[in-house]
Amino acid sequence: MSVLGTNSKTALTSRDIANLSGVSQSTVSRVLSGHPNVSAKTRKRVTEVLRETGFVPNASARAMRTQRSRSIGLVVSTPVNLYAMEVMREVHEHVARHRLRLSVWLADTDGNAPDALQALRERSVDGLIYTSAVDQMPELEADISAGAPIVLMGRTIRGIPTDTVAGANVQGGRRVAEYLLENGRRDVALVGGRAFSPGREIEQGFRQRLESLGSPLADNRIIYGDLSYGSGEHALEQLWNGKKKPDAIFCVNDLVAYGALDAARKMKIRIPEDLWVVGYNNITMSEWAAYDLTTVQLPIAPMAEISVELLLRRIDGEQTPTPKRRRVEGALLVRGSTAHAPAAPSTK
Amino acid sequence: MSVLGTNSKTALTSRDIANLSGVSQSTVSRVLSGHPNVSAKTRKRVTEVLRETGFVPNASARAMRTQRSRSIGLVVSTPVNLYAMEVMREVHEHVARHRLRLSVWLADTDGNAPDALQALRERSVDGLIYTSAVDQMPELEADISAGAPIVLMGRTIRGIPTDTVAGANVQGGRRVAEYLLENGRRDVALVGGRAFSPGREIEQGFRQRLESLGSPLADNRIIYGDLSYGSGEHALEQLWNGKKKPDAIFCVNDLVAYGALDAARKMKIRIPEDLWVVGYNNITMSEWAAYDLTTVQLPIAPMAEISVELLLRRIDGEQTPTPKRRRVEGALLVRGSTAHAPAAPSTK
DNA sequence: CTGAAAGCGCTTACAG
DNA sequence: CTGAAAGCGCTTACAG
Repeated sequence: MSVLGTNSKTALTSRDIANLSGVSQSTVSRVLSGHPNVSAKTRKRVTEVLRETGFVPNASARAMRTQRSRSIGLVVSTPVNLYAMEVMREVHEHVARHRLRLSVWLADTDGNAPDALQALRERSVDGLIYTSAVDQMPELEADISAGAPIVLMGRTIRGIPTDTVAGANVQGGRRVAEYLLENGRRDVALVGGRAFSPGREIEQGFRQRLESLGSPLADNRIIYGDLSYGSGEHALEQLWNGKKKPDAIFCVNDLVAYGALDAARKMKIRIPEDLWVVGYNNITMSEWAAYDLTTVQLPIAPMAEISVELLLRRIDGEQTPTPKRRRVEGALLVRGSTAHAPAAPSTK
Repeated sequence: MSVLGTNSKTALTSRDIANLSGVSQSTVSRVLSGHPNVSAKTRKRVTEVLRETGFVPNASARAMRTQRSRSIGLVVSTPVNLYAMEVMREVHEHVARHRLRLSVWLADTDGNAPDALQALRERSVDGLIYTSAVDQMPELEADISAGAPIVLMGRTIRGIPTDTVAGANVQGGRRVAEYLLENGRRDVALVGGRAFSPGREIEQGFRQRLESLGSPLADNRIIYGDLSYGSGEHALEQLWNGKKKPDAIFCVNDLVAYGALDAARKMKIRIPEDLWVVGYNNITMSEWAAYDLTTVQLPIAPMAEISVELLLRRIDGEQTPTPKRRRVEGALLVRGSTAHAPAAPSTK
């Protein structure tokens, strides 16, 4: 079964198969690739030898000839990030469907992953999906401008001409503003982050809609952080230290909301009686009873699918005058962190 | 800066650099690899051209010549798995330290990842770290027996001669048994899983120690599941439906414990007053106030480091008569899910 | 110290 | 339908 031999030293080549089958190496290659110009009889004989030996062609040799590694890279951000895990799962699925391999780089805290760009340059991967880009990444921008096959997923960079697949975040922020005001919230706060594009977009939609509904967000009702769990804890403590407490907090991602909810738990703030909390992304844990978080769904599966499709087209050399920018909408899911009784109980 | 040219069509080769520098292609190669046989003057001239052009050598060509892809593969299991994310982070770090790339495969629910083995056979990766192996994986076992460079991390397979790096699970199970009995628990239950080796080992240590302390585990005090969040919920409900309730539940991983804790939350069972819950692994979330879970630490960082080291040695052809089997110990961390007051409050 | 040359293992025109 | 040959872009003896 295994082709690795007793010692990894004995790897077969297509020439060995040729000798064993009594045909030329070219013919073996044709059989392997399913090329039509092979007689049924020859094909059968070679196929038999292939099966017996368990031969597997060498990927580097193929890559060198074809100029394709059949591998793509994914850059995800680093900390305990359940969002990243779900992104990986979905991207992996679509990549595997195209019979490609997936290499992964964990970006540093600034969202940077120079090794991934290096791998692209040395042709170890055919393209990259970036899920952690921030503004001001000169290296990345230079490669993109030079036509490198890179897709941004869930992130945008101002003024950079790449294909982008992201959530409809402005709209998501708007939707939350409407929901909170329509349900009687009078003093809402935002826990955001300016370093990442989704954070900025959500904030924009949220602010605009609050304003248009006549309840503009006061300056002391916005707290910016690094979008970590700890930043959510910290934001809640800070808001609760003021003399007037907000009656709702909107966190621009679920992880931050968990931090806020856990801080509330420690401070004996009752959810949702004393305070409503809303998140963004709807990662799996948000459904769990510990958080039971009202949140805006970020449809990762379709985003992953579209990202892979766009990337493959770029790799195949499709030239588009203007980069494609797709936005994927998600619904607001109401759960126990805002409704007085859970509106969407876990029915698992 | 970018070497990708305007159109990805213009990738330079070392021959181009040779022409631009007025030396042979061999010399360019020597400069790139830092070979000593290059005069200072020549080296300087070539280095300058290299810098100006931003040349990056082609990885496939190098791999073909050197028979090394400089890439290793990691197989992790699929569902919402924070453990997997932490494993990835640590392995990625050590892999990057050795200037290697990391390819990732998400295994199916049975822990299988045929694509990873295929990548190894076609030499796309130099070796694999498996974190999701179960017994009965004929393909994997065949390749291992044939000498393929594969390390099992956090898993063992009976009778298979590979390097293995795992937690000291029998000991961990023992430790929990002692802790519970020494702290007055009289009726403890185990939520386990037989499909995975850590589950079996933890169970073994736990049972043995309970027995040696005079409180053997009754048959109706063991519930087996698939080690998912849902299996924890389900186990708790089942245990609580009996006429006599246990006063402590030991879950063989943290994710299962979260399920149990959330089921308890819904059923208004007070933790720890009515029930103690203990987990295993100590993933990041276990420290969060929502769960505040007493658990046995699984030291992923050292496990990842050792796994990478062992794998690289195997790849470098080190022949060991007997496979190396390392066990890494972790401490029991007492938190609020068992102590009446948290013994180790989050001091963040 | 330097260059010409072989060769890693494939794919793919080209000739028959 | 089949084979001999070129060539992908490197590394590394080998000869000088």
